[in-house]
Amino acid sequence: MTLTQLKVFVLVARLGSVRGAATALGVSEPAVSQALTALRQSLGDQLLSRTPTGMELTGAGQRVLGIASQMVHLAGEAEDAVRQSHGAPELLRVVATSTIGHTVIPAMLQAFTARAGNVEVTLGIASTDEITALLQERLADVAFGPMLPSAAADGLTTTPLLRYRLVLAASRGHHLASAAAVRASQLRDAVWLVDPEGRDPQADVGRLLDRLGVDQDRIRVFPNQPAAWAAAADGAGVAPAVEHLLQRDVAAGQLAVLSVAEFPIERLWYVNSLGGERRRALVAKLHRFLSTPEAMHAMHRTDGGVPSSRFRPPVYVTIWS
Amino acid sequence: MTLTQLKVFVLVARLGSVRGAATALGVSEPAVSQALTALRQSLGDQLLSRTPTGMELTGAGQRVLGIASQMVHLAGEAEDAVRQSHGAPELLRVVATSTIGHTVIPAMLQAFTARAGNVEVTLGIASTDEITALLQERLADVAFGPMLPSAAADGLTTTPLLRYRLVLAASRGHHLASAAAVRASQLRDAVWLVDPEGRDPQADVGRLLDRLGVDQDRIRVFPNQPAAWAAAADGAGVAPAVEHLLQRDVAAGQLAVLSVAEFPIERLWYVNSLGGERRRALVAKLHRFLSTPEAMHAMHRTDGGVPSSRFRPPVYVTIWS
DNA sequence: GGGCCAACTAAGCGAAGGGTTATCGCGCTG
DNA sequence: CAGCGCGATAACCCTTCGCTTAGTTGGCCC
Repeated sequence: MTLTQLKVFVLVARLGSVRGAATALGVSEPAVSQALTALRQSLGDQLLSRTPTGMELTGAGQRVLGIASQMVHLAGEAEDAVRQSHGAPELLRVVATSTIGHTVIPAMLQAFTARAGNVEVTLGIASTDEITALLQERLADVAFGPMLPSAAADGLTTTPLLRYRLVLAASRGHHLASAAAVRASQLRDAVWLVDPEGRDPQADVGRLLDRLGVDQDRIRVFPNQPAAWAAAADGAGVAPAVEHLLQRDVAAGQLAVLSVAEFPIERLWYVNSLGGERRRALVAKLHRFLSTPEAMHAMHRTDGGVPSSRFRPPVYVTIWS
Repeated sequence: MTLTQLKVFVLVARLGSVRGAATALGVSEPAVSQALTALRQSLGDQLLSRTPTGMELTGAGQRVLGIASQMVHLAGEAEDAVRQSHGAPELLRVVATSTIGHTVIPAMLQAFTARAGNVEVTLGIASTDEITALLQERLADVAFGPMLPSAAADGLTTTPLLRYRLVLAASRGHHLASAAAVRASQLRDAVWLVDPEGRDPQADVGRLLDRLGVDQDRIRVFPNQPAAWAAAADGAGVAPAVEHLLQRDVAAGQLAVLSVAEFPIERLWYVNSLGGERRRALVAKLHRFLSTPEAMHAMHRTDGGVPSSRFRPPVYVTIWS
């Protein structure tokens, strides 16, 4: 599998014709045809098959096309990256788990870049085990999330960032809302409305669900916490929530905080990065910034909006072996 | 630039040592060193520089590392894809614009897969101009979003899907909430709280902002509409909203719908796909499903949760030339 | 300065990659 | 059936990749 082979494949798929691709590339038609057969051999699939009306993608071909197309694109990006890096701002690559990454982190990073000047920040969303790997492989500089289990063993430095309290919310009409003390068995049988962290067995919410023994069928996952709360307000179930982010909805009477024995659960969010020698100067700068009142203020704002000109949606990161 | 070169680069960066990478790969050390120099030449940057403590990434190196790492990963994915495609479910690749893609589409697709059986669906979020390209390049099978300007010219088939009404919401205490008729100039000076579609000049909300002449500084972008509404409930500004999705918040008294001359704006969401011959059977099946009461019902649910076992966060898609 | 360790460079070699022209196979169409 | 269009294949060539061994450079430490 070669990048040029992939490039050819993408072009043929797009144009639906080998000949067309050949003329587009300015080469002879067998050149294209051979590149294609080479790719076919190395992947072990036909990818494209002849039909009277043109070339048609096989099932595998459809899947590979998306991947190949990304790879071709990334090859271009790599060159751009180098070109733009000369005299470009320093790069800070941040990852975070879902809850914190959608709420307090964007605003904080916004404040940081505004103050640090000439810095470019990227933010990715990942699960906790992915985060460890990303840090170790130097694909990320700083990570925000729960305590990483093997941080010390992996050569990572962990410092507490922010205390938060995890509560359970439900609509005021929900049958558990009026209970003076909700029992564990009632929790196990409830429908749980969670953000992606609920599926992360290392994250606080995921661990909680594990501990309670909640069945997978009773868990419904939403793209973000506010969406889960909205469903909870409809009476669809119970939603774990970060207390200070939930305040408004409670005040408005849409949601009630359940009284459960172990709640509110007090937890901390942490900052993780490579330790000692291997830490970059910019990371140290961010660490210093995090202890300023300005950073604290940004993180306690309950909205997550950032000015239009800087906005890029967070990227979901998937990790590889 | 070669895939093996990239693989070597990633490994060296991760291990911080050429020798280490060489032994890890089971080759001689010059082999690694040369792969690195070749990559350096083709990209025109040092990427990694020697330091007493190991190899250190240059600025460009940092940027390229992330890209290279993805490419290496994708190469593996391509092979997996082929392996798993034999006897695998059919693949339906869906893209949508932000608003609809986070709300009505996931639930609808959920219902579709449940009924169609043996089908795998992927959902991506993209802007309108990206969507056209994705369809044409066969990287997506169906797209949901606003009317595509040049659909017919591009050989795409467009059919109306769902009527919706765009309203403007703000907190009840907002100074525009009590106005009997909000004037255009007042709208221009308001702070706008939007989801990513607000930055898409082809989408309904983006076009609206253009038309009103709202300054970029007055636009704040949130990852999704509910987050923007939450900020609006705080009195941070006005938020465009899809009426039927907003109902609950209005009923709860958190938000008020502003009375503005041109509002509510009636619009349609459309389904787009390649037309005629080039349309896949599975796409036709989806089209038929869309006209069933079941699909309509799924799209009118106001929550966006999907069962845990199936959940994958939507992927943000970026298009390339 | 003399080791020493690590990365880099040089020279050489087999195997792909990527290109060409010429030829074959196969499904349409007149 | 002949002709045509288009993709696959064959035979051949040159370049590059990726690997080896052998030698060079450069910083660190005793």
